[in-house]
This record gives sequence, structure tokens and C-alpha cells, in this order.
Amino acid sequence: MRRVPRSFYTRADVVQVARDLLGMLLVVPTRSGRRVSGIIVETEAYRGPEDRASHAFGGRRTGRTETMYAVGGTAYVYFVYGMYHQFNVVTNVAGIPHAVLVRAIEPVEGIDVMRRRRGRGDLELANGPGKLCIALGIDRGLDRADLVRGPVRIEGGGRRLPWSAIASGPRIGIDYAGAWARRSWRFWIRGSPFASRA
DNA sequence: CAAGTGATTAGC
DNA sequence: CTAATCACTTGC
Repeated sequence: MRRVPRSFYTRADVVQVARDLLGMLLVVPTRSGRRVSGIIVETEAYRGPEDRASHAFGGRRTGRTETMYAVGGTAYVYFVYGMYHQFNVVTNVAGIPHAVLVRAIEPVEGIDVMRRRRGRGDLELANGPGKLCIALGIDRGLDRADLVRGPVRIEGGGRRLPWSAIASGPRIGIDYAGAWARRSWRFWIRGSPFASRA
């Protein structure tokens, strides 16, 4: 598995990037340098400024959303509900606030570390966007991190999953977004027991 | 099914 | 400044 290059992230179609991230490996080293990682099994695309569900809807540009305007391949990490972090990958060129939310991973390396951090069974270590951040040790210190050059990375084998292996449906937790909430911009690996329960 | 938690945002 | 909201998770 090789680290994914900048050109993967800067493509114009965030929905396609969300699909292509499935099957890739998200790696977050521990402080001592150990690899903790998992295969991305569930994602959602957010396409500001048109997308009502996006934090950058209408071109909103604030302290938090500023990261979404960075170049593709930048991590966008924010804190919600007073308890949880969410890990996103910024896509497209600088100035266009597109991002993919990573919602679930299948643990691969450092499973013992994830068990210790989460204290749950193996199917529930990272089957949700908040849970995955706990399992991987992701917090706002990683906001704006460069996935192409920094320690946190996404690796791929160069093969894209066949269409038949990918399922899609409406995004979760964005009921306020009206018609945009109904778009099938959530993707997961069909049949994966490591995808979220939503 | 509802509580919990605090950053973020819009609106005075 | 205040108050409402929130791309969620857990335990009842």
C-alpha cells in the first residue's frame, strides 16, 4: 500500500472521491510511532457551497470552516455534541470547500490499542464517525494536517472497488438539509459488518 | 428513546 | 453578550 498522492484529492468530483476512499487504509501513528490503522468502509460526501448539509453552505467562511477551503488532502477535524470529534478529508483545489466525512473503518493495525481506547468488542471499535476518532486517537490537534506529507496518511493499493461492492444511501444526521438530505451521498462497502448501524 | 457535553454560530 | 444548535454515542 502506497500513500495516496495529492492528485487523488484535488479531483473535482467529491462524490467520486468519497466512493474511491472505500477500501483504502487510514493510518494514524501513536505518539511512540506505532501504526494504528483501518480500512475505510463508510464515507459521506459534502459539497459546499451548494450543499445545504455542508458547514460551508452558502460560502460560509468562519474559524471552523476555514479548513474546508484548504487544498485537497488536508484533514478537517471538528468537535460536535460536546463530546465527539469527526474526521474529514478536504477535496478539490484550494478555495473550494468540498470534504468527505469518514464514518467507519475496519481495524487492521494496532487493534490492541483501539480496544484499550474504546473498551468494546471488535465490531464496535470504529463503526461510527465519533468512535473511529476515539479508536485512532484523532482530535482537533489534527485539524489542517496534510495527509500527503504528514504522519497521518491514507494508503491505497491502486485498485478501485468494483461498483457491485459499493452500496449507497442518504447521509446521516442532516435532516435539516431538506432536499439535499435525500441525496445518496453516503457510501459503504456492501455487507461490511464494520459499517455504522445507521 | 433521551441525556449528555461544550464549541460554534447567528443574532442582538 | 446570549441562546440555539449540532455531519454523535451510550445506557436506560
